[in-house]
Amino acid sequence: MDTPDRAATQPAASRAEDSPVFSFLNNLSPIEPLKSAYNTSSLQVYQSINITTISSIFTSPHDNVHKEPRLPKSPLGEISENDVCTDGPDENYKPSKSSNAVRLFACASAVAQETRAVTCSGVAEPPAPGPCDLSQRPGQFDGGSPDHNTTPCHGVRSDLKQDKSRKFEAVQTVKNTLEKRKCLFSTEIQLVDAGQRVSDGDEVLGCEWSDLISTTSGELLAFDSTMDEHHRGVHLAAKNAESCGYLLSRLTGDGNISDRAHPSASGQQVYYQELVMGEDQTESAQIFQDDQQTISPEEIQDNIYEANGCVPLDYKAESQQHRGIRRRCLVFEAAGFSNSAVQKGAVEDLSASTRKGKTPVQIQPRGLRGIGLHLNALALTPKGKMACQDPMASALLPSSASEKDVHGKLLSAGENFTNSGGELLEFPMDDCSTGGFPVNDPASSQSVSPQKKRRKTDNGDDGEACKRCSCKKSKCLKLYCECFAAGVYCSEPCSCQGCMNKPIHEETVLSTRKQIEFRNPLAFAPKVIRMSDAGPETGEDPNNTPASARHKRGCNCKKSSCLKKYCECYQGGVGCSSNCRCESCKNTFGRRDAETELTEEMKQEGELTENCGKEKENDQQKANVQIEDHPLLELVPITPPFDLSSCLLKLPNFSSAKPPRPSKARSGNGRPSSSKANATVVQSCKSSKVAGGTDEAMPDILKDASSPSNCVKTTSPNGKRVSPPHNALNASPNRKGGRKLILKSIPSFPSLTGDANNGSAMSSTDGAFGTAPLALGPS
DNA sequence: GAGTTTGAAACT
DNA sequence: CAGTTTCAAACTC
Repeated sequence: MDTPDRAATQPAASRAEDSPVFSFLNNLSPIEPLKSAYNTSSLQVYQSINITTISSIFTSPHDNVHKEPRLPKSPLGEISENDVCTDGPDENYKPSKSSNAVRLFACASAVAQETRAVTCSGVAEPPAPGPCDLSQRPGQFDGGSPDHNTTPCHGVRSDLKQDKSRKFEAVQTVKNTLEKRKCLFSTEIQLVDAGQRVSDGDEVLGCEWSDLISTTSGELLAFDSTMDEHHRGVHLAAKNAESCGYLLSRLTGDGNISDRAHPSASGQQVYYQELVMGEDQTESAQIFQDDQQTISPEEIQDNIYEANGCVPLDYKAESQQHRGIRRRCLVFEAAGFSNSAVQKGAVEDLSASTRKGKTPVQIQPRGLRGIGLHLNALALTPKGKMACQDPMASALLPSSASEKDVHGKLLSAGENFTNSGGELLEFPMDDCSTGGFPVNDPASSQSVSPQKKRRKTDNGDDGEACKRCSCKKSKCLKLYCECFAAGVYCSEPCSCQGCMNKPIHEETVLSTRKQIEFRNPLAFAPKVIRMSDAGPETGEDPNNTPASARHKRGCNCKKSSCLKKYCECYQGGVGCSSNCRCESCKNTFGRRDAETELTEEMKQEGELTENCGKEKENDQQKANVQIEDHPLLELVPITPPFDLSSCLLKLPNFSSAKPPRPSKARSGNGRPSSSKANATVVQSCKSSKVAGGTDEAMPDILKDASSPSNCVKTTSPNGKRVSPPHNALNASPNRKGGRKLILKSIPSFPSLTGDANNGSAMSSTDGAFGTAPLALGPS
């Protein structure tokens, strides 16, 4: 470069200060310092440039790239993503990214000029061509991690710097984590932002990347020297978190910048937090240390990979150091959370409560990872999954939320959800993880942390509770993916390939989520409406609606008769609703109301009456049997279909007095009289549409059901069926038993707060947790 | 464990 | 908006 020469020349020039040449040199002089620094080492240069450390940022993009390909999911046996994903596009990303990173680095170093410094420093200056080979080669970047990289970069750019100062505060990380979660799932964030920024991105990217890289490496080193380990660890963790989180936050648009600083942390860290929270905060520190050692290889690797990926080739020699740092970061992240946990608590009462609840359980690093967040309960799966979810759901209901509830809140993913209840929607943690968690049973939970690890596995063993996705082509970024649909990151139990649903790819996940939500606001709403939702009596419905949304959507079963898990309604342990478009519905949990059916029934009644009685009995028996079989039911009294519950709520008498008959009767076979009565009742209760008068009495939920749109702005998917509420009947299958169960659950509904205790109690109890299925309510 | 069925999600 | 395709879970063997 010219600078060296200049350096040499300058002295001479200085001597001849007067000479015009000297003046010229002077002008140039400013560059020299940089140059010198640059020469010493690229790292130093970066430091000198000193963009605030934004290691996280740097990491995130890289992470994405490397991570997928390289990252082994879990030491436990998860296959490394690379292995799995080999076919995935991810692989391609790696090289490109790395190259990109390298490029960036190179550019940064090479350029190391004013412009760069300026751009990096925070202003999003259009990168000069120089820095930006990148800009010139947008393709590469994109190729690496198409969406992620670009968006993140944007976010990173200016904000990161600002955040740096803040990073120092570990506490903030905690807040960030919370926000992150919100961010992660928040639908509010709009892709548009990302898109817009993206446009800027290419150029920016180049700069940012360089910045990131430089900062990362520099900071990491710097931290080591300057900060004590603990602090350092936190700091680093924060950075990491920030990288992703920040971007995410940006996307989401929530969170203050300060908060945003740590967003990434929230995403990834969330898991940690939960774990941590589970334990005492005080303990957390120790735990973290332990964690460092114990931390699951996956996480470590992930982090490492990120670091590696980020690190320029030149730096690779130092990579080891970075790795070490990274590890710490990971550990510390967790620790940071733990520390921050307190603050979090401040931030969210819920979080605090949850912690306590969790405290009993020891968290181990692995457990953390495994714990994925199920933002949405995997509600659907009746089996273990349901149970897991449910717990969360239960928690959601009561404001009083037990500790569990708190967790749930913490977990709450989407803002939408939060909105829904007024309270955050809680998303069950991973089926396994969460289920296992603190909530499960304190006693068991208390079991050593190792158990936690087991939990996942155990759950899986237990049943499919922990079972996760096995996506191959969707990269776990579509609703096809249970994990993604549930708002949870894929974890060990998953057997997915090319998974992008990981904290590392937080950005991508969020952006994808946004897109999907944009298309269908209710896409991530719980499939099944929870009791709590039913609770609407309180009138909260409007907010909750989202949850019910899916259910509202209803199934479209044709061959399964709504008697198999193919049917979402059945899977959720809920009766079909008017929104359902199913054919030959035999949902034992309740039939879709369908005015049409009613009409049909009306017609058929005469004929069927006789048969109906028999059939009904059969159906009931059948339903009962099925119900018994149904995992959810078994575990816990199922929450009646929201409709039903609502009806019950409104019409306690009805429930108590007459057990609703099995829905079947209604469906076609219907028993005439009873079916009619039920139908009428249902209508009254459920569909305001049918009976306007009923509206008053009708629980909000019902209303919601009728108008899903209320809660969610989204278009009403429901639209399809107008048919009145049939569900009320639905509950019937169990009828008596069902009602009883419902009644139990119901209590909780009525008073979100007061009942919460009930719910919490349930949740708190192991069984409760397991039973969580109640959660059905998840919806 | 592999293959088929099923229905939701995504796409056109 | 409807029809078709794609996808992964559920199911069967």
